[in-house]
Amino acid sequence: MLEQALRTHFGYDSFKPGQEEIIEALLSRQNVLAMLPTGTGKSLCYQLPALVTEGLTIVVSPLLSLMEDQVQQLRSSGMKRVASFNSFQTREERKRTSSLLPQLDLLYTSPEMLQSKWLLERLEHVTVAHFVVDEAHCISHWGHDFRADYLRLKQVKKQLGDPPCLAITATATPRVREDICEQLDLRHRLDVIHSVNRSNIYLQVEQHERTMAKLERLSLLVGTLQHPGLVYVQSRRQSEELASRLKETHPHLRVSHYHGGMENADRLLIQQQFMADQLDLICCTSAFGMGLNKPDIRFVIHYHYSLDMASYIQEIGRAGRDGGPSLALLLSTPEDVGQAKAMLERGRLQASDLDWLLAPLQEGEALADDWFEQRFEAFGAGNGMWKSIRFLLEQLGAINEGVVQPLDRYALTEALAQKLTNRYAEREERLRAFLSWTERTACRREGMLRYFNEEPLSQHPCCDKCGGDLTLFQAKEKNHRPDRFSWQEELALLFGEREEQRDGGPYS
DNA sequence: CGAATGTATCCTAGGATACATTCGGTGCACTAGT
Repeated sequence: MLEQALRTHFGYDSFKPGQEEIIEALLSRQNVLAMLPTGTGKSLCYQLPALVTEGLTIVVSPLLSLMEDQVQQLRSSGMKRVASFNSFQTREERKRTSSLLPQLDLLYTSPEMLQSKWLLERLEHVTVAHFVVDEAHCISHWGHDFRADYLRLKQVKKQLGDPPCLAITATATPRVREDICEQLDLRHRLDVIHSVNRSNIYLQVEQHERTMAKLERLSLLVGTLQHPGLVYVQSRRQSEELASRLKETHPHLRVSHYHGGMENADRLLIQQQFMADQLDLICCTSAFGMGLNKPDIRFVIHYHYSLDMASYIQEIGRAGRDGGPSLALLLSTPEDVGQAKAMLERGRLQASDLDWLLAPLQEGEALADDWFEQRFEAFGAGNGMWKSIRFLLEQLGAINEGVVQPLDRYALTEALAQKLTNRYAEREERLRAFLSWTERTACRREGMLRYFNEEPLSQHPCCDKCGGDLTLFQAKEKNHRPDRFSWQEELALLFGEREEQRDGGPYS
């Protein structure tokens, strides 16, 4: 019966590993925590149930671009009872969508939008069949820092009658999985956890003495490796500078940059050019890549340290979706350690800062919606930190329905400082663990898998510690056919002459 | 931690130098005036 639906709605004959299990659990009204490797059809796990069940499936997605992509994709394949609800749409469009709710199968929206009373009231009059959190690791990675509305999803879910919930992601450490379940209150659930290992990605770390040497190494690699590829850097400015530098030194390469400070239109353009094979290389910050579904990325180079193993795996996991041999390389210098640590320190609040920030709170005062935002701006702390503090204060009972409760100021600051201290300590521990992985003398894959509580496995080629050679990834054979060759055969094929220089093309 | 920017000081006056300060990533939603 499920296969029938799979065939009629999606045109596939059989399920990929994990899919059927997840779908059956959802249909029997069970909660599910799922970790499936990228490219194994995660979205089908909730799209199919949404189509065969009465009621609305709500999908919480972290990025507007992802929502719009998915909706467009579904619509173009004939599924019309699908919509998104976010700030991308006009007020009128949103009104229209809300009036159509009872007839919809799928609604994509953001955690922030689900805080809108207006929307919630309308959702309460609809039968919600499933509550889905896509890219669920964001709950843990972003929820505690600058998107606190991720932590309010538990309440939203409850308000919607506690429908069966699916939290799905490609990469979550055991600790993050625990956090996801806690934040979504996922009890009595099925866990479908597949390995994070990507056997076609070769792992290497190189320590260089000086920045100059690191840059020269990068330049050399970029000129010889098979494309397309990504270079992850620490800052926005660096992504721009590095891109323009590489453009100069490698005029035949089509290079661009990408970061969160760019105009939406530019970001979209770069992403589309990359997808359409009009770019060979993108120098980017961590803003680039989520939801990116390009199958043939051949290398991901880190020009700085990631702040934790999970982020690193997310980023390198964008390589080799086609199963073809791909390279994950981290280039570092001793001074990069300090910069990574500084990144964590940034915006760290001390007890005295909390004293200042909370000083004006008066018992019984009804706070304006933007009170925290204003206060944090006056303090000089940008982005969404205020959301996190406000959330914690609500949790501690200091604020209820926007009204300041009777408070023991000293005890409150203490409790808050303690929570923040714990959070900072966790982040430091995650960075420490990642740094020690980069300094490993034994197999890197083994270290990575152990971090995910997985049993190590041996494979060849594996990583620089197991003996390997980057010449294997040098450009030459253009038409590799991953479906027809094993990993070993591919590598054998890769041995040979370099790819000819190609013509320039349209690039920014 | 280190790179970039800002400020003070030198003293035939604007350009060099030294020291101090700031900043560095990830996204949603929204305003108000056209």
